[in-house]
Amino acid sequence: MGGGRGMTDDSPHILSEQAADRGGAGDAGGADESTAGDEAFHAFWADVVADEIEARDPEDPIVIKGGVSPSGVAHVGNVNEVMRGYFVAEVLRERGHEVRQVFTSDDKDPLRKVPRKLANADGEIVGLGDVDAGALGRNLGKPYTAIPDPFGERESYAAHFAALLRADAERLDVPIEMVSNTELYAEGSFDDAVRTVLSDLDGVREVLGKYQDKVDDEYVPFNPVCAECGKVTETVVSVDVETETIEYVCTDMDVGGDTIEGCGHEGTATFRDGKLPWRLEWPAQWQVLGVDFEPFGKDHAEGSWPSGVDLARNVFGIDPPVPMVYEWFTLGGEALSSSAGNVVTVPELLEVLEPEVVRYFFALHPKKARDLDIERIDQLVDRFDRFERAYFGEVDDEELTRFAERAYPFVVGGHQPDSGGTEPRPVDEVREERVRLPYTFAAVLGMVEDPAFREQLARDEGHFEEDTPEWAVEEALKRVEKARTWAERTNNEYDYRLQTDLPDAEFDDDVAAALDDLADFVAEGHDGEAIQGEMYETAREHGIEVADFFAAGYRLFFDETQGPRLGEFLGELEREYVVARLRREA
RNA sequence: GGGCCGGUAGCUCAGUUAGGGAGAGCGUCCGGCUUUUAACCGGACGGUCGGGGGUUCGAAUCCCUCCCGGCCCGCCA
Repeated sequence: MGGGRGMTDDSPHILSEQAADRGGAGDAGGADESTAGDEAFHAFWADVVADEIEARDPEDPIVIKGGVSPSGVAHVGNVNEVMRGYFVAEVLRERGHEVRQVFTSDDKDPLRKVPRKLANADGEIVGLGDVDAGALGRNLGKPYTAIPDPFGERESYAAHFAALLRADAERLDVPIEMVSNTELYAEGSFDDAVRTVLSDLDGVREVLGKYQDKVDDEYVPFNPVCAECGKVTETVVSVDVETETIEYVCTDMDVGGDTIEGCGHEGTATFRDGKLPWRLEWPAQWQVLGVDFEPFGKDHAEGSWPSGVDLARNVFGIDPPVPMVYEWFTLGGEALSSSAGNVVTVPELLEVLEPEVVRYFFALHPKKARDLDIERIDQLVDRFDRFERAYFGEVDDEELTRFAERAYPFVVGGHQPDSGGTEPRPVDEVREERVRLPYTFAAVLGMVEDPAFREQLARDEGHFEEDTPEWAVEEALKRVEKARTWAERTNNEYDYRLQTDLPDAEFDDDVAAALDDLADFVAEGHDGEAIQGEMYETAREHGIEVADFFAAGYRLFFDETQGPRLGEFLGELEREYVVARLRREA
C-alpha cells in the first residue's frame, strides 16, 4: 500500500535525505520500491519532489494543497506556502499532469486574540486604531468567518484575509483556488470525516494519545459552535452517531493564559455545527480534497505531521500526501513578526522588486534558512540577474547553469492555468534580448525624474545597444522606479534627488568664484567628460580642495555632500538649468 | 532533557546526488578610465567549509561526538 519509502520512513524532510538511505539498510521484507527507483540527480528541488509524487501514481488532477490561518497580516511568509507548491505544480504540469493548487483557509478556527496589526485590501499595514477594532474584541472565540470584516468591505474577517492572500498570489502570477474550511463543514464535505472520528473514539484516542498527553478516555475531538453565543466550544457531553448530534456545554476556554468566557448554553450540534481540532482536521482535509502533495513550514514537521500520518492511515484509511518541509526565512536577520512590526507584505515587496525576482527567491532550495534583507535587496537582484544570464548561457558556472536551465522557465514563465495547466507559457525566445540594468545603477538613474534622461544615461553607460528593441529598453527602465523606491525606503546612499529648486546654501568666496567659472565653461557648451575634467582644473585655479568643490556641486544639485559622478551627470542636464544653478540664480 | 532541520569568505549564496582543484557575486583594498568623488574596467586581499575524532591513498561531502541557532516534543494552528 504505502509504497515507496512511506512504509519505513515517514520523515517529511524529503529534500534533506534525497536517496541517502536507499538500498543500504535493505530492511526486512521486500517493500523495496522499484517504481521510484533511484531517480536521476536533479538540479532543481521541485523535480525531486515531483519524482516522489509520481512514484505514487496519483490520479489527475494532482492536488497540491497549502493552508493558512487568518491572522492580522498576510505577509511574505505566506508566500513560501504559495510558491513552493507552485514550482512543484509547474514541474508536474510540464510532465503532462493536470494539477490543482488549492489553499485552505482555516477560517472556522476561533479568533483567540486581537491582532495588533492588520493589512488593508491594498496590503498596507495599519494599526487597530484605523479600523473597527471593537468588531474584533467583541468576537473573541468565534470563527473567523463569523466575525465582521474590520474594514467593512467583505462579508467577514476571514473573507478579507482570504482575499488578501489570493491577491498576493495573483500579483505573483500564481493561480490558486481558495477553499474555506467553514464552507467545507457547511456543505457537508467533512461529514464523513467527522462520522469516522466520532464513530471510533477509542481508536482515535489511541492513535492521538501517542502524540498528545492530554488525550484521555474522556477526550472528544470535536468542537461545537455554540448556538447561543457563536463561540467555538470545547466541552462535549455526549455523542450520538446515529442521529449525528453532539451535546455540549458552552464553557470557558483557555487561550494562552487568557480566558474566553463561555455563555453556559447547553445545546445540541450537528456534524456541521462545529469543527475537528487541527490534528484531525488536517488529515481530514487530505481525505476530502484528495491531497497528493503538501508543503509546510518546519513548525509542523515534528508535531502534527507524524500524528497526521498515523491518523490518515489508521483512522481515515488513506495514504498521507507527499510532504515537504521548508525552512523559514528571516527578514533583515530577524524572525517575521507582525506584532513586532517586522513584516513586509507582497505589494510592498513588489514596489522594490520585479515579480520574477520574488519568485526566484522562492525557487532557491527550501531547506536553507535564508535572510531576506530589504536593505541589501540589490544583492538578491544581482543574484537573479546572474541566474538569468546563466539560463542564456552567459555565465561560466556549470552548477548555476544547470539550476537555471531547469528553474528559470518557471520563474519567469509557467503554464497557462486557463488551459488546465498543460499549455506552456514558456520563456519567450525574444527574452534573450532583455536588458537588466544593475540594480544599484538603476538607483542612480532614479536620482533624476525625466524618463528620457534616464534612458540617455543608460545609453551613455553602454547598457543599450543600437539594436536593442524598444520593449527591452522600456522594461529595463521599469527597474529604475523599483530601485528609486528602494533608495527612499531604506534612505540609503542612493537616496539622492536632483533638486528642482535652489537649495539653501552658503559658499566661501573662492568656491563661489569657482562655481561661476564652471558655469561659464558649461555655458560654452561642453560634454560631460569635459565638464568633469574642468572641475579639477577650476578647483586648482582657485586654490580650493577638489573635495570641497565637488561637495559644493552636490549641495547645489542634490542638497547633499555626495553623489554620482558629477561632471558627466551635469553634461546630460539641460544646459541653461545647470548654468543658472551653478550661478546660484535658480 | 529528547527529536528534527540548519551552520561554507565581511555580506548573500553555490558546491554535499556519484569522496579527489574550496568557488561565485557583492563589499573592502589597490590600480585604470587625461589629474580621489559611490555608475565602468583590471588586480589583490579574504575561509581551521561550526569544533574535535574516525573511515580512506584522499573528506565541505561518509561515520561518531560536541558546540551554536531555529523548530517540535503542553494548548492552538
